[in-house]
Order: sequence, then C-alpha cells, then structure tokens
Amino acid sequence: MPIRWPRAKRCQHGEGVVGLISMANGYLPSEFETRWQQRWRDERTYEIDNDDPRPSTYVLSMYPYPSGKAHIGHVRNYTFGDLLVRYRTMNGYGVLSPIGFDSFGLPAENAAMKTGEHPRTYTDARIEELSSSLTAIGAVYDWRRMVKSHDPEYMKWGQWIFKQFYNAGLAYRAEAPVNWCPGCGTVLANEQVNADGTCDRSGDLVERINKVQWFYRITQYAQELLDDLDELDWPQRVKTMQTNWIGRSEGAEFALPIADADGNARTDVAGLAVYTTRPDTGFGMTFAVMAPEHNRVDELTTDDQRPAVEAFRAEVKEKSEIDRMSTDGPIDKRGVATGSSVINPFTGATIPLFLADYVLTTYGTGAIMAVPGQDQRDWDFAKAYDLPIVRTVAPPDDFDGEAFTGDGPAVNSGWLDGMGVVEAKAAAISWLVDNNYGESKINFRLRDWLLSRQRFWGCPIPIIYCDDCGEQLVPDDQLPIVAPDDVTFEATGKSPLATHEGFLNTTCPECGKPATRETDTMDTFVDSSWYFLRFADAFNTDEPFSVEAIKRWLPVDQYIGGVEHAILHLLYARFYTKALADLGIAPKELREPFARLFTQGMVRMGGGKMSKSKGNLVAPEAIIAEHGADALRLAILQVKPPAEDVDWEDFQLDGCARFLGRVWRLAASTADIKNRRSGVHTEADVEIDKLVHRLIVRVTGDFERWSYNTAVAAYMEFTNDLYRYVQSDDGPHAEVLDYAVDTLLLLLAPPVPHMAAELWEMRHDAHIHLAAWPVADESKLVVETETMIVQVNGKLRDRIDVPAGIADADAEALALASEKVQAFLEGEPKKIIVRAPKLVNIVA
RNA sequence: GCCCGGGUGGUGGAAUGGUAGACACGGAGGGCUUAAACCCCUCUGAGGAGGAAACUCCUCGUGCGGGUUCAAGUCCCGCCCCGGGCACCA
Repeated sequence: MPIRWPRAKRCQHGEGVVGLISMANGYLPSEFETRWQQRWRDERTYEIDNDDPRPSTYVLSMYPYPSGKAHIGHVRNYTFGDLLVRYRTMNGYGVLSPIGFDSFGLPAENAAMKTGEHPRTYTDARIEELSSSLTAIGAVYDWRRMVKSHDPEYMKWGQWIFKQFYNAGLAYRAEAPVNWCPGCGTVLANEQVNADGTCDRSGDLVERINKVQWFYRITQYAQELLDDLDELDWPQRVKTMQTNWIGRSEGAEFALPIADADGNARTDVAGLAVYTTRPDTGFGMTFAVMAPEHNRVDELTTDDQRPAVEAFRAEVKEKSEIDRMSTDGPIDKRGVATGSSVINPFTGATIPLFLADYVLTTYGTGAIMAVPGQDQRDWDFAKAYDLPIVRTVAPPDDFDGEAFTGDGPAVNSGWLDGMGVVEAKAAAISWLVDNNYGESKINFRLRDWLLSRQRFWGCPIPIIYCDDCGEQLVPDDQLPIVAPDDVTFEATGKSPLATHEGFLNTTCPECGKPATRETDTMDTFVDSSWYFLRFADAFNTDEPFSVEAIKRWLPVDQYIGGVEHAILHLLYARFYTKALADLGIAPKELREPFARLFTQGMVRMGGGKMSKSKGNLVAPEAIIAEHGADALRLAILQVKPPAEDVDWEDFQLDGCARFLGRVWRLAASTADIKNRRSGVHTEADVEIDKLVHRLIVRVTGDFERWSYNTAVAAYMEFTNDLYRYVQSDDGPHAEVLDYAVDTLLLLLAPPVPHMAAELWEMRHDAHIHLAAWPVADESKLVVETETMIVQVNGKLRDRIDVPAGIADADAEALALASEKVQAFLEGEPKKIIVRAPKLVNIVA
C-alpha cells in the first residue's frame, strides 16, 4: 500500500523534483553499460575456480543453440539466470555460472547447402554473434569454461562416453523407421516433412523405411527415472509430463491362439501376443488388432485379403505417428481385416483379426485385444466394421455414453461377474497365468533412445565395421573422430560423410584389414546430456571430468530453461547422469543432474512462437541502443511472471526506462537536494525507514519464489513513496534518505546491474556486485495497526483500524458496534467468524 | 487425438480460501514552460444514488454452467476457447 501523505505535505505547485534535484546528470545508459560489461570481464568478477573457498552453488541456463544474434526469447532466458547469479553472489556464494553452445544441428547443414559454407565456420560465426549479444545484455559467465558441442575436445569425451555405454550394454543396434525422401535420396528430420507428408525440399511424398540404427537403452532406467522424480524440486507440470511420457502401466501380456479354418486353436504356431491394461475385460474381446508393421502380418494374412492388406500398409507408411494416434475423423478407412481369426481364451470364441493404423509397433507387443464395450476407439472401430459389442463392466444407471471406462461390477464375464475392476484384474491375471496364456506385465510407454542421425553436422558415432570382425569401437587413441573439412554439400540433402572416401575408409582395429566407419552421427540431445558435467571440470584433458569436480558442483542447484524441453532433453540428461554414475565415471551417489528446475515461458510475436524460420524475431541491439540493457532486462522481469509465455507487444520499455530515470535522478543527486535535514526523526522518516525494511523482505521473498514482476512493482511503489517523501514540505532526512537509496540500489543490483554499479561507484567508490545483500531489521517490520475488514454474509461492509494484537472478543465487539454493519443486520446474528486482526464475518 | 498449461479492467498483470484490480502501460485533468518535449502531481473496472464540492454509499463484476464453504479469481465436477509438447527443430 502506498503511503497516503497528508495533502498539505504534498508538493502542489510543480516545484517537483526538477526544482530539487539537478537534471544535469541525466540517465544515459549508453555511457556506462559497455564499460561495466568490460570491467566484469577484466576484473574476472564472475570467474570461479574449483578451490574457491566460498560455499558452492551452480546456476545454469540451458546452453543455447547458436542461431546468430540473440533474439528477445534468448534475452529473457538469460536475464533470469544472470539475475540469480548476481543475487547468489551478493549472498556470499561462490557461483558457478558457465555458458556453452549446443553447436551441432540441422540449421548449419541447411545453411551449408544454400551457401556452400562449411558448417564449422558458419557455426563459429553464429557463436561469436550470440556471445556478443549475451554480453550486451549484461549477462555474466565464467567464459573460460565454455563448452561447445563441436569442439574436438568435447567430441572426444562424448565419443569416449559412447564407448563406455556400449561396453556396458547400454548401446545397441536395431532396425527403426526413418523418413525417406525418394527424390533427395536422403533421410529427413520430422521438421523437414510437411504436414501433408511431402518433403519440404523436393515436394516428393516421404516414405517411412526401416534402417539399422543405434539406440541407447534408456528403458533400462524407466522405473528409476519415474521414481526419482519424487525427490526433485521441479515444476509439478514437468514432473507430470515426464511421468506420463514414461507411461508406466500394469497389466497382462498373453497369447491369443491362432484359429484354423474350423475355428480351433492351432498348436503348430505360437499365439499372437497382446498387452492389455484391462485383462478384466477379456470376456468382452470381440476382435483383435495388429499394427500394420507387425512382423506376423504376412504370416497371418489370408490370400484373398492380401491385396487389401498390402494397399492398407502402403497407405499407413505415409502417415505420421500423430495422425495415427488421433481418434479424429472417420475410422472406417483406418483398418483392414487380415482374413485370419484368433481365439479369445476367456470365452473360447473365434474372433476376427484386423490391422489398424492406431495400433503402434512401438508400444506393448504391437497387437491388442479389442474390447469395444470398455474402450472408445475399439467401440468406434466395432461400429465401423459391424463387430459385436459386449459390455463387461456395468455402467451406472444414468450412463448415456458409448464405451464405459469407469469402475463397476463385471457382467457377461463368467467367473468374474460381480467383481470390481481392481479385483477382476487380479483374478483375470491369475487365470491367464494358471492356464499358461500369459503373465502379469509392467509396461512402459517410454521407448529406447534412437540416437543415430543421418547427418554431417553432428558428433560421429565411434564405430568401425569390419567384414570379418563385425562392429568395432574406435580405439581411444584415435579419438576424436571429427568430420572432414574437404566436403561439398549438395542441394539434395545427402550427408557428405557417407560418400567421403577419406572418412569412410579405415582399417579394422582388431584385424587391420580394410574396414568402413559408421557414417551416422549422434542426436544433438546426446551432446546436451552431459555438458553440465563438463562445465564443472572444463579443462580436464585426461577424462571427461573428475569425480572430485562433480562432487564439488553437482547437482546443478538451479537449472533454467524453456518448458519445451520438459520431456526430451531433461529426461535424456537424467538418464545420462544415472548411467554415468553407475559406470563410476560420475560419483555413484549422483542420481539426478538438476536439483531445482525453473521453466520459463517463451516470447511470442503476433500470437505465435518467435523463431528464425518464421522471421518474426526481435533483436535486442536496437532496444539496447535506445533504452539501455538495464531497461530491457527490467521490462522482461516486469511484463509477466517468468513461467508464462509473453507477447512481445506487451513489453513496456518506456515505463521501465522512465522508472530507471527516476531512480537515477534520485540516487545521483541526493546530496544536492536543497531541503535535506538532520537531527530528530519525524514520523515520515520513521515511516520511510520501515518501508525500506519491508522492501528488503518483499524483494528477497519475490526473488526466492521467482516472482520478479511483483519485485519490480515493489521497486516502483517504493520509489514513488521516496519521491513524495523528498518533495514533502519538511523535506527528507539526509541519513534516512541515503540509507533508503543505498538499499534500493543494492536490491536493484541483480536485475539492473549496470546502473546499480555505476551509481554505487559514484556514491561509494566501491563495487556493488561485491557488496552483501541487505538484511531487514526485524524490529522495523512490526506492524502496530491492521485494517480489519468486517463482512456480513461474506460481503464487505466496513473497515476498522485495530491494534495488531487485538483479541477475538474485542474484534467481534468492534465489528458488531459498527453502524455500517448494523444497517445490514436484522435481529441476532446466526454465527460470527472472527479472524483477528484481519477479518470478522457475521452470518445474519 | 493424447499429455501439460492458461482464460481477471482498454492492455500486461496483482491477490497464504478472507478488502478483486497492487504496479505498470494507455487515457483524462492539473503543474512547470513563451511553447513543446522531458519532468512532477492527481484521477482512471462497469452501472447507479446522494452532495455545491471534497466525498459518501449501493449494485454488478475474475471464460460458461453447477457444487463445496461463514467466505471462491483461488477448491471440486462438467463444458467452451487459447497456447505448448508428442520421440529426427533445438
């Protein structure tokens, strides 16, 4: 609440601060911002050694993909991290604040195809641009520790880690589908495939073809990745998303015997394995469905259905997984009968076997039992194909839907009848086990991590293929394997690695005979899965990092990044950390990389995501030139809670710059204010002093809970009060004012580091960022009177000033005595709720 | 489609279940100025009543419909709309 100054004390006649404070020292950020940036660098203010005596804390913003000059989205991300680094430093911590670049990736390769420039020189230039942008917004790092994905030293240890994973059985090869463009003769990223399934370069229809590729066995850690989420101080929504992504489910896997022409179970072939989370509904299984890619499709398709099945499979090949998972649209064209039948083991009935696009090979067994009574998609399918529907769970009487997925007594289910879902599940599973049809099974939606990329600009997978010895790891003394420089990029999109003779041909490390290299590179998520560990020991040439260094800094105390990374990056990094710990490369006890996570929202432009490809980027340079980096930082903090998405149009640069000007004028010239006084403190002096201490509490609390927009409001409110104080007829008390301004500057040092530093040096000839964060004096926080609100039936009827320590009975008496309240009372109150000193609610 | 968020004045937002709209932008009025800009001060959710005025008071109001509660922007249920992710963009 702002102070309500008595009218007479206010400045009435425009004398204003103009008259009191010199205008000569205008706020001109361009005169000192770059100077301070240079000084932080020269004075190594934010460099830190591993033997630094201060208590450790590790603040990390996700390392950026170097796309060139920063855009406002970057600025927002790195402002939050920078504020925290400066805040923690003022709190006495030795803060590890490193920066690096996620410098492998598709855009550099695309640029190479356009301009012929080698991705390395292109990427190095983009890193320079982004680095200078980060410096220009005042972000401070220990630049010595910089990690770049494409740095050969980092690649060397990345490949070395792959080898350790391979030796531990965590890396393996298997077939997996890729997007294949027949026109370009190349594999496409999902991003390069248009919504209609065509190649964005050639326009050809993209196919899904199978290719042998490398995987990391992340599923081995599925349970641990799920369990350990509990101990993380992460946003609940990110934890929920990871939980759902891992997708643990308990159910049963069992076999549906294949039926012969007479409807009897064949004993010469294995049954069709299906996975279900609802074994209790088995009696309602009226058909079964396989994924179109299931490896038994050929075997189980009858001759008369073969043409239809082949046509269907060709069609599905062109569909994306998202389209296939969708339950939108007509379902009648989304499946086809195989002509074969299987047997429902529960009922003994012969039921038809279909293919449908919504069943995926990647989940469960790639085949399902269909129970239309309890599953809406099965219901729709049954309707479209005229299949019987049998309810096996009785829906409530008022149920008017189709498939019923809720709980209820089992019906039409033989020996399960009458049981609830939980009981029936257990009973059905024991029955399946007892009769040798199957077993209970925990299934995860999580799939192994496909890390092969058919790209040039990535970290090569350190494998050699020998005709005689098979796949061989590249020996350590040959690492890193680095992509060659003498390559040309063709507009078709082919990776030059696969055709570069010098790269491709090598000798087998085992037998010495001619052999060939793996030409796929690693997913860039591999690079980003351990860079935060390398930061802790960035100069180590003997190992990726020492256990000691990791023990000193890890886990990251505060990780900051976009919510778009909520699943993939954060899950992969967690997996890497666990695997590295289990292999003894990282400390055994390091189970999680990021103790606390903050996910900030994105900056949108015209309602859409800001991105280079959309061409709607806003560059910070022009804004910094006009308003200064501090004003931009403050506007970022002020405009919206950090976790939420924000539209660029809503930024209030002018207002923030105006506020900084107000602080500047006040702080730069307090000594010149004409009517400064000394001696005895007036009521106003005491009041201002209390506000200073309340401000410390507010800002500190807001920083701790990432509520920067309200912290900015607190600064502004306080500054408004200070202005009124300075302009009051009595004038300001010199000591009170100086203390108030100094404290304001200290509190402003993390968000607006340049201006705070400049003013502090003017006032104290010292470095504000090395000063201690202010601490509030408890005795000055004591509140003597509170405004008690009085409600009648929950509606506000009066406000009464009461002593903070008022007893409930006295509060009640005061409330009832109020004339305003009396007017709304008829007869005796039914009930009175008293929450002294804040509230009394009278129920009439 | 599935998973995860979000809907509060003209705008961005604030509000441990307890005074809805702090702070800022925009707007209005006043001061300073020959004038303008800058700057300083005040007012500003909608509708209405009383008063010469300062001001006082009433009703409505947090996407829609229900519910829980003495009390709901906040908790629960069901809708509607908007945004993000969906495994090869990073």
